[in-house]
Amino acid sequence: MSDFARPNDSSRPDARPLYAQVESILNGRIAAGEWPPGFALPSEPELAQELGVSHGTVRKALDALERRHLIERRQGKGTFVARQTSERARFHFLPIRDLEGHQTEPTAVALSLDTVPAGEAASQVLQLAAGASTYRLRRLRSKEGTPFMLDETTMPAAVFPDFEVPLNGQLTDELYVMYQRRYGVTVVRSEEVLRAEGATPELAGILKIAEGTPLLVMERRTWDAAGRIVEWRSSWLDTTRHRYVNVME
Amino acid sequence: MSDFARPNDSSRPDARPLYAQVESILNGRIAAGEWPPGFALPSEPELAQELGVSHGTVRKALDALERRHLIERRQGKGTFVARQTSERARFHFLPIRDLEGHQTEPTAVALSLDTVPAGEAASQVLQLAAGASTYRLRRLRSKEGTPFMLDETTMPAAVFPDFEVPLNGQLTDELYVMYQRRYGVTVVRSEEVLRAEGATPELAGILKIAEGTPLLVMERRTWDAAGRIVEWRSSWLDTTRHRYVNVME
DNA sequence: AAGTGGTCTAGACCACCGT
DNA sequence: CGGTGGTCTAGACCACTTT
Repeated sequence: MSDFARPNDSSRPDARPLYAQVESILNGRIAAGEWPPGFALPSEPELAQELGVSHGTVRKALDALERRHLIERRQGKGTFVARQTSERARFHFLPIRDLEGHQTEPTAVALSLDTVPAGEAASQVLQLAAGASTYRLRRLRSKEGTPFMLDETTMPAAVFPDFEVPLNGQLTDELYVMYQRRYGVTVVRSEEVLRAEGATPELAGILKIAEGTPLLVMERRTWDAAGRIVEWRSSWLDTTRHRYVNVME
Repeated sequence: MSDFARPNDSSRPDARPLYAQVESILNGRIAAGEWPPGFALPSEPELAQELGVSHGTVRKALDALERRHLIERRQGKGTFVARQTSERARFHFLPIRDLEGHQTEPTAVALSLDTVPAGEAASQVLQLAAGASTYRLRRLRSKEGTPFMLDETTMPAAVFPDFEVPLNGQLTDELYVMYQRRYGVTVVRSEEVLRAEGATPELAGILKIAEGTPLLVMERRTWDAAGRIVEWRSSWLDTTRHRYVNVME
């Protein structure tokens, strides 16, 4: 099958480069779950033949998918659909460090999980119909018995049907690992908006700090490999013992 | 000149791939100022011949330099050493947005510029000998007459000799644009550590807010293309009308 | 028309992994 | 040893810009 729109094909003059089309095709197979996490892709020569393009073009597409962390390549073994690792979920998508700059290994406890109809804000952020069903999960992270961060995550029920999580016990898996393992949803992007705000009485009680203590408030939207917004999250961080780290390059 | 360490050269078995060596060579010429901002690089065939490698290898090295924003390529015209644009300085390296998410176009005023010997903290962060001379610049950014962010930047005098800036007038150029235009220092990376903190009396006075108002405090280190740390900066942001935005992917 | 960067191909060889 | 990904080359052709 080599029915690509060649860039030099006069009948479709605006076609994207071949390698970009190949990237989209492979991205689609991964996002659709056709190739699940851990799956071994066909070898590069096989892909080249199947798609009717050269080895070099396949490699250029795979290079891009690798940069986006959708695949992993192991020399001598093959190319695999990337699994959402706890490492990446916790360190890349949760840029919170302790005062020494080390990645913190907190305990996370689920406080509550509710099914709620999407309000105006949630339906707009998550691009849902008003009143669509969502889950709302509240988690509290602690370090050495001291709570330091609360978050409240809202997820469309349509994306995560029958979502469940043990309450009031320590959570073993990161949320993004669950998304992928249980629902085949691979997180590829988060956009976070930060501000400083004093602790409300409720937050002060949960985080065991004085009312009005300055907190770092984060509001996050998260996209999956298919380009859908799959969660909306607010977090409140007590920055007396922790920091938020951002690298720009 | 093709005296590279080939990966398959038995005398230097641990050599890096050719394209990585080419990238380092070109990066070095840019970082050393041999090829200044705006300079037109030799064409790809010329580079390939000069370095004794193939077109494809040169292109792979240039691809990497382009991703790092060190060069810009214009089809039909050539490849140029990237100028630090006000755009990039203000939007990429200053991820502050207004409440609508738009990049804000603030006015910046220099409050003070002092020459100070590096204290313990500064000399450690900037990797300087204790007591080495540094400049300390304080700037205040405002939007529609209302101040919202103060920053205090410390720079090694050895990197920026005779640094000058007009005081108490509006600054026309971003700092990173000055670094490059006046000193050939190209900023490629910043690492920022964030926390929330209440406004001190001094900050409250400068930002015209109530004492104790929660502020977003940023501490930044910045690297240039040669791998040197070229500044240390602390910033205090009033988040009532502005936000800090971070994209993870 | 000539020169630039951008795409695509075909093929050789290397490095690594398993049998 | 054969199969995998990784590197490197040589060359053709396209798209864009300037002369």
